[in-house]
Amino acid sequence: MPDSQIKQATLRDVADMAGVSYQTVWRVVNEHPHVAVDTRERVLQAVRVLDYRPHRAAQVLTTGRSYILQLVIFEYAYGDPLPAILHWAREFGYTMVVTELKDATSTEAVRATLRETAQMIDGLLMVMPYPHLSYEALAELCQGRPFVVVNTELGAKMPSVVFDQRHGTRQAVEHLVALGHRLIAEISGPLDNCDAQARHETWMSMAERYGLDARLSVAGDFETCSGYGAAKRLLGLGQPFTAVLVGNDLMALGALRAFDEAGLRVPEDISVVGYDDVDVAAYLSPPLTTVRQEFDILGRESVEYLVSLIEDARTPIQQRVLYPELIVRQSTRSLNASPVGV
Amino acid sequence: MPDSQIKQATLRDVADMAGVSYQTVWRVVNEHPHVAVDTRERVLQAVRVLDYRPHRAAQVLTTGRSYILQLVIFEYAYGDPLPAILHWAREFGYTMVVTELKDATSTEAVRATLRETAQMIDGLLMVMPYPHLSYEALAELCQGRPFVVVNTELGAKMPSVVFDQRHGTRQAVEHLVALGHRLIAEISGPLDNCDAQARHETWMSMAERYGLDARLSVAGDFETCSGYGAAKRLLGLGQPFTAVLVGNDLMALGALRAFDEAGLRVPEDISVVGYDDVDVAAYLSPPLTTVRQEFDILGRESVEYLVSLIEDARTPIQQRVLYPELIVRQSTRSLNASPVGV
DNA sequence: TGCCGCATTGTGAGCGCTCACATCGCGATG
DNA sequence: CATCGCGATGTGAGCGCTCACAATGCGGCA
Repeated sequence: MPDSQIKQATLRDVADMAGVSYQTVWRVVNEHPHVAVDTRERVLQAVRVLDYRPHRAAQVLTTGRSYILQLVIFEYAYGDPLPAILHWAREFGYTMVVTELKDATSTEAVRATLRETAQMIDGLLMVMPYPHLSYEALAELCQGRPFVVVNTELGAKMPSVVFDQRHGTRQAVEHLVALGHRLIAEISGPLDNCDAQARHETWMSMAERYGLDARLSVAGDFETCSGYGAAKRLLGLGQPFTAVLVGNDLMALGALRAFDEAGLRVPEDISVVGYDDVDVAAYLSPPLTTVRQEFDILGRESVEYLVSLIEDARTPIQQRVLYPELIVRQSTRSLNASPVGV
Repeated sequence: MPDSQIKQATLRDVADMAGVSYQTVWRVVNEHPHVAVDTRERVLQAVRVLDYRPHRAAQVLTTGRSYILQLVIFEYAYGDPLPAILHWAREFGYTMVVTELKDATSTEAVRATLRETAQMIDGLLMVMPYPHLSYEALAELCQGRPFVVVNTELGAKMPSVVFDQRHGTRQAVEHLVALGHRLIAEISGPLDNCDAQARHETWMSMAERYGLDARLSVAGDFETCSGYGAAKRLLGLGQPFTAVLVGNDLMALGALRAFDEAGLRVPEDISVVGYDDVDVAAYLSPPLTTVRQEFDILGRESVEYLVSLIEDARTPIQQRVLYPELIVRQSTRSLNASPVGV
């Protein structure tokens, strides 16, 4: 490892080389008017030769703008929107700092994390499905820096971009009902998670509307293995059911495994609907009927909104709502087998 | 959105409040000796009241140290080591900037990306399974900043942390051979990827050792759907085989689907071995025999090594090699069915 | 009593960039 | 010909922190 950093050229180095003042160089670099054509040429030449580029830290110090955003990811919400967010941040000219936050429930832990990078960043993107912090609390934690919450409660009065979980779940239940299912079970996600909560509540209200048994519900934690365990518990209840609505695809995958072990076929014996449409969903056996969330669009909207909050003070506080879409594959089928269970 | 950032207290604000010079405050904050006990107390009191914290950008400007690392992720290598790297970076007191790089083959694109953050970061972690850049080329691109390459060729003479793909593949093939398989096919990853390449080469040399047919090999691109397609192609070859070695778990999942559609049972008709041991592997039907790579350890070693390169100039250039482990589940079984194919 | 040493505290310069303002020169105008 | 306007360029201060060095004060020792 060459242990000496290569010394970067500064504004003054360029100025010396071009035989002008550093201010003139600054004007050229920042494309300000009132620079003679030949002067500009000489300066640009020097910039090229010295491979000059402005020192970001110095710019931050003087302007207060860093063109760095921070993505704070809370447990469980991992992974999915990240690639899209990285992509779009770059697209909008921002660098992304990514922070994982295990203990999302401790306000002090959040505060400590945000403090570390506080003066370095222009805004925050919080993937925070735990609706335990009010707008005011978040604003205080973010110390007045703009922020956008990704995936929080529908109707939360804060800058946010969300999927309408109700819409997705409604489609899924109606799909099952249209196929003739009336004994529909649910494997929900962790109910302190607002997505899981919204999906669960919608399922309950749909259950009421269609006269389904709303007690046929167990909770997992969104991980594959919890879906496996939840399906086992569901089977152990001794209640008959012909379809299962699962809180996300990973748990659905675990549930498929549990049904397989129990000698139950999907979709012949049980129809299964997932949520998310993760990459592998289409290649499970059987390919999973699920609710697709377009994370790329979520990512783009989130970054775009945050950037406009940063760059234009008139940007209003709003919630941008995206609508998921039911993708019907082969894990659901019209009811023709007898119910399993007792 | 409150549009005025909350003005941060500076060293001077604290100094004024405590009635000392900014230098004294600096000494207290940076825990230097030679400060009278009562002075220190007054200063700390003021620090607390004003919620002072040093301005990172100013520190970067004066010290040249930012305590920010950059993670550069090239296509395909997505996802897996990221959580561990984020976790350990934080653990070591560093903030992580994450950059995705689509076009890894263009040196100019890499250079442009690295330029953006060049003066802001202390070192780079490159998850770069394309061994197209020499140590010298990388050092030049990184402009003398320390870097560690995660997951490159075994034996590459550069600061790096890698899994021994040969070891993993050897275990997998020997497992199949021990079960009696001699007609073993391969679905490899994309061969410009050094992991895929190493696994493929090892498979070929193992094929030679055990007298297997090394032509029974098709390539995918590590994505689920390509595993599905590759398995179809394999079946279309008309050559009998009793086991498949797959380049990663996602493709194995796709292959399982293809076999299912072709009416072939796993493991009764075909044994399948994956690679990676992703979370869902244990819950597929059947649970997948695979080679586990401990990404958490990879992440920790990478960050730890990079940090020591940054903080201790005497740290030698080395390659840290980790060994993957075969996890036997139910997708492989002793040969007792007749070969499929023609 | 004078001087040294050391603990304690303060000063000044500078990192590289930004920005308000000052200066200079030249052609146009009354 | 004095004056104005404005294009082109330069100066100075300051962002907040770091660090080398200077200054102050007090006890101890010859």
